[in-house]
Amino acid sequence: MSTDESLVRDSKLPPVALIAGPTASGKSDLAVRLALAVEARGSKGVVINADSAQVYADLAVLSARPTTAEMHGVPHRLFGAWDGAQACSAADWAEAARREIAAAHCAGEVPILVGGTGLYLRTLIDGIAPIPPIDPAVREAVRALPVAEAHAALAREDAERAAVLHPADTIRVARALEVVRSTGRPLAHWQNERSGGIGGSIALHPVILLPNRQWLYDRCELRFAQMLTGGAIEEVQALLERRLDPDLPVMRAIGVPDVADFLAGKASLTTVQERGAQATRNYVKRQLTWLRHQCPPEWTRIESENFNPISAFESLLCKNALT
RNA sequence: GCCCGGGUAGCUCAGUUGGUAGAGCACAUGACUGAAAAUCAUGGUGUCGGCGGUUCGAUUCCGUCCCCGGGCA
Repeated sequence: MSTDESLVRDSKLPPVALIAGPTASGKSDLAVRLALAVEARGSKGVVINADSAQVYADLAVLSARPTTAEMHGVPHRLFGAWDGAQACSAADWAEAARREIAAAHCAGEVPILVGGTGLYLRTLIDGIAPIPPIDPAVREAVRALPVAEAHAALAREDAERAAVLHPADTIRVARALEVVRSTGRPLAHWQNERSGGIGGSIALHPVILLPNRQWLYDRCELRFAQMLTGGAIEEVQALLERRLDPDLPVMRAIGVPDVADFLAGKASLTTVQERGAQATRNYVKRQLTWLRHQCPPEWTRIESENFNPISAFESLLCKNALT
């Protein structure tokens, strides 16, 4: 028996499985196989989405959300749960995930988190600074500023944060500025504290998928081509008809701006394919960097492309069999 | 065959009034506290088409050859 396993057994904490991996790593399929394995042992598994794009109802094809057939009868939660008009933040998702996990545990089911959004997972497990909602007027004003101006303003209003951030980092500069202006306190004040993390109250069984880079890149290429012939164009067409704010996360998802260019006659299908596949590859690289360095070193890392999901979750299935 | 334009980084191209070169993208590496499929940082890319000539020195000037466009026959 491994140390890991005895810890889990002694803790008596409810189990949560986690499959983290980059785009195109085959993690959704693995989640379903794990759920079926849990089922075969007399319990039940529930797959919970931890991907920032699969969360949106408007993006089924372009976010590679699992189809009903691919779900194999296993319940899936937080897939397409947000309307595209509504931006889902890391804290929003974490709150919903906490509810889903609690509900699963109440029903005696094993929650299986799957996703590639590192910040979402970190927020769920470690919590996040308890920053109050930002005044929409402040947010709008701050986001309208050119970065250089925003950074200059930040240097006056929160010099500590301004010194740390790169002047060209639009997102973070805007975030820091809206926080001081809306709450009256600098970001560091809030970041001294983290709240909402459930890491201490669950028995986490994490597995990180880190397949070969070239193998992933090839799959990105193929996957985007299949999206284009598999309904992505129609999906973006419908999305455009909603006339949403182009700054919303749905509108910036990989492929959306490119397909929109095609629909507007500004790009050929070949160009769209090249740009979409390229954007996916760039994204995969960022995910790999996050997963490798930001996840706790004790999390299981799997670098092979073909592996047995049952063996990767031996400790979980073993514990599960005991309950 | 003749005329014109071009051959510089993996790609698209700048540039050097002669002192062996650079930007974007790609690629690699990394950061990441409420937009994260976001945002940002760092890094090397190289027979400057070949061969001769002039020169202390040629990717740059001259000659010649090859290749790619376009035009004329």
